[in-house]
Amino acid sequence: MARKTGSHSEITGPKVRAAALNLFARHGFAAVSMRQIAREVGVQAGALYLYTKDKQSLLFDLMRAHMDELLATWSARPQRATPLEQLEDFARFHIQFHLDRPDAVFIAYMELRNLSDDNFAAIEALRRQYEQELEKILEAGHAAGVISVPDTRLATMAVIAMLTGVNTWYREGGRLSQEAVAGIYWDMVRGAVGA
Amino acid sequence: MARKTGSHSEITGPKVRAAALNLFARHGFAAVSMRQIAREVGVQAGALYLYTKDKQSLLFDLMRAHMDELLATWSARPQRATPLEQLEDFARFHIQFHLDRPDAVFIAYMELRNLSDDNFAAIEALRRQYEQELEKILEAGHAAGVISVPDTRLATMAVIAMLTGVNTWYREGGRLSQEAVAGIYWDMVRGAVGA
DNA sequence: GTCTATATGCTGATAGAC
DNA sequence: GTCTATCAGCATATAGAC
Repeated sequence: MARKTGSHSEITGPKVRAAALNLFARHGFAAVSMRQIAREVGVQAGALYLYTKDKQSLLFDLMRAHMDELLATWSARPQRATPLEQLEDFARFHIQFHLDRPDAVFIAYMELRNLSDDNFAAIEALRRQYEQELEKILEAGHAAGVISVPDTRLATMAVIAMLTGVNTWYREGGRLSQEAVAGIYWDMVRGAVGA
Repeated sequence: MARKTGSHSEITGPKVRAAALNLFARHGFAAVSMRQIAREVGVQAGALYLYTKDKQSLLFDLMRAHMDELLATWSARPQRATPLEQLEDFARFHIQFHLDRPDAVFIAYMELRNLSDDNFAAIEALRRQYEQELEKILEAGHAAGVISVPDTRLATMAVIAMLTGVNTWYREGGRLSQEAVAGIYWDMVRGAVGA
């Protein structure tokens, strides 16, 4: 039987992270107080410290969880055979994954400067790892002669920036579905890398 | 003769804006205190209010000045004849202008949520105006049959995101000059819009 | 034009009662 | 597990001396 009061660590913990994610995305890490988070969760400020060491850890945990999920979800996908198929999969996956998590994406990009040095290095390493998933595909495509880019590193950064940019303007219920947007962007990616 | 002490409004005002620009870019608007800005300038915190109404106005003035300069500089350039030439000019201009002002660009993208509602609307209108400069070019190219995009609005957003992304990785003194980077990105833009 | 002094309120984090 | 009470410090902004 679930208790009505008393032990709530299994439910309050996730609620704290969800509230922090939402508030950090809306107002920015530095502008959000622990009291605001507590109010959103429905507990007193002091109670938050049962679920997080401090405010910095709260931010870091959110960002690491996001990057871990990004890498794990990509790696778990079935991999198609040719570099061009893999590039298409990457483009569609990137757009869908990022549109599904606008708050986490926003935080992952905007709050890097609010991480401590150690935490920043850890997140940057994960981001690097993700970029290299795309760079590997572009290099394979280049070696196979099916794409044509003067610089795979620059092409990697250009493609990721272009795809992530969808998050800045896409709104649910607009004139285009996620799939339609992904299709159009895949066309533009293919053109950009000369495929 | 210039006075050594006393009236400094012509020099202190710009120094306040320069210090705020630098600190906001490094730490974020919400994380920077008026005392920090004052320390950087070399005055007491109270003296800042001779040069700005409040902290919000300081942020807004920086962002509006940046957007005004962006639009004015683009408009002042000699305009070439064909849509493809104009698109190349836009790509090269965008990269150069943004790489020359990393702090202002960073603030213009990251601190939108810290603007009051009215100030946000004003900055968004200027941003819209700049996007439409590119959209006009893409529409002209589409009408002339020299580019091929399924959706000019999406292509506009994709190209701008791709070009602005250079600011996230470019470092002075790296392996590529600004001109080399601009050349490579122009190739990718051309490919993305099917030119 | 710049200073000191101050108002009013919020900050992150901890201690200890229940 | 959550609460109240509290610490020590910093926030923005203003008033008034010089």
